[in-house]
Amino acid sequence: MALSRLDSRFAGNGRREAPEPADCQHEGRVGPCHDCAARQLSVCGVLGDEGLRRLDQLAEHETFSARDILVREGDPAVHLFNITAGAVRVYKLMSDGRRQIVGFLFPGDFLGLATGDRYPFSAEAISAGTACRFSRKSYRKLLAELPDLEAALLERTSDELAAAHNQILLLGRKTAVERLATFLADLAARGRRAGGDGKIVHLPMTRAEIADYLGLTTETVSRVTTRLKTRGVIRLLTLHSLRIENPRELARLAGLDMGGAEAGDG
Amino acid sequence: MALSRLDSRFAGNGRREAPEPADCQHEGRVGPCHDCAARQLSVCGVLGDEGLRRLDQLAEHETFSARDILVREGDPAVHLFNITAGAVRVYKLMSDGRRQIVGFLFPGDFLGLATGDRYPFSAEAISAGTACRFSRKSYRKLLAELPDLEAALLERTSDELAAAHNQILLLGRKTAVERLATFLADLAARGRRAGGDGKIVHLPMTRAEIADYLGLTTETVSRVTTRLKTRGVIRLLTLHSLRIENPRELARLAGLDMGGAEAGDG
DNA sequence: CGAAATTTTGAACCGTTTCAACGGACGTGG
DNA sequence: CCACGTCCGTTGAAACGGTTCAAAATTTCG
Repeated sequence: MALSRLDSRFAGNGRREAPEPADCQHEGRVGPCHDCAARQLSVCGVLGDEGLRRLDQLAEHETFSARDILVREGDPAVHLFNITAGAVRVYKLMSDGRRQIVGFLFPGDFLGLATGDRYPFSAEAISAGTACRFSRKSYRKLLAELPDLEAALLERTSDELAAAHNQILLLGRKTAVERLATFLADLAARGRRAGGDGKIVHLPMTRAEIADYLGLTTETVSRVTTRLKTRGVIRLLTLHSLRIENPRELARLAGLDMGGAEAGDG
Repeated sequence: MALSRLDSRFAGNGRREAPEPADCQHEGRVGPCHDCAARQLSVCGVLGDEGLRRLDQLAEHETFSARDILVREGDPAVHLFNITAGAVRVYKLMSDGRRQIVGFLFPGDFLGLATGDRYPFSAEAISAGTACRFSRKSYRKLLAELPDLEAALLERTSDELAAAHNQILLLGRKTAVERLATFLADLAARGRRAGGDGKIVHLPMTRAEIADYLGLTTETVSRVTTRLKTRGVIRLLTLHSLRIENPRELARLAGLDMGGAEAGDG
């Protein structure tokens, strides 16, 4: 019911307004596949020229359009993706249509990296974009020859696991305001890591998608957004981008543990 | 507030009624550390005698008592544990005392395997038990020499990630009945994997701990348990063990996706 | 055995959901 | 260029599931 465009699989069928991937300028190595393999793995350092070349050979550069389905829950996990442009949502469905989005992917993120024989989730493009696609099989074979790469992936998977635990805390114990505040603070931090100022947050997803990520309803997301706006914590620039006016208050509302002592605001 | 016995750190101070770990009988190799290193990793096959011996040298066998704290959130992640007996809860706290249990550990489970520089959660023993403790540093060094072992750990971490995603679905979208049913079904499946019949489920944790795992309150867990009992789905043997009388109904209540068609009950 | 902790049950309360209606943005076609 | 339909977002009112508060029953443990 909920899945639209089930037929438009992620093949070579994406040909619309796909943004071009940012080039990787590390140490003179430039190009889309160096970009996805090296820079985004944060392993430019550990991979030699030989390793990079091998990775390039395995990669297929693909474009996708909004609503293209990249992987479907239960399908054999044959591919591994590195998103280089656009946004993707990763989700699970219950038989009666209830949906839980387990994560959003942005440039630099992996899809299908740590998984068993079959994908345990589905992934659908939110916007048009690009990705490097690898065969998991050959990728694993390459991994066996590049232990440093494997260690980097283990670390990356650890980060994913920690993020999942944070989401479990959010869904299990936080209020609606805390959830949205956490979400916005996380997006801001991400934007900062990607080189932004951490004040302007872009929201490529719909309110319904935010709701399905935060375990809420569209209406509650809308109401809470309004409340944050009224309190002067955020300011909506458009429906899909906002500015954080009061980062400290946002962090406070997010219930950031702050370790114990510092940042006592009152 | 919520942390009791913060002082009783996990050193050599556990000396009470610790059950002895089950021996590993794989291919004639017997002993506590073979047990934790090899059998529980499910890598008896991939590790040669040499690898097993090396692992043994790294392991310290430890006992713990109920309420001993094994790791604390924010502490440097210097150790890695393999639980060989007893039960452990892994949890995160918010500054105001709200607690979210992110998982329960039973014999065979790892603690601190996939983590960064610092533990992103705390872990406290629910009951007395034993564990193999490794230094993460030397463990990682050994991993570098045993690529098969590293691959096995990556797979294990993938399973953990998939379990976390299931918990996210549970917390984000399931009702109280579905949550408890899912929890019991999971414990039953786990018991089956450990050699049990999958009908008798042991609950070493309190109702409050179940509640903090399922994102509910103690009262709700109690009420829902009563409802399942009244409906004849389960039968309480003691407060901490029960028998699943109607596994099909339990699975239905758990909202098991069942892929799409079969098991249509009505 | 007695005190403390845990579990169960009841009743009132509340945050979020549900249901419903409205408004705005966008794309299509006249 | 505007009319129209659709999708998305916002807002309001009522309903509900789970929480909170309170107290009794049961279990655990010193």
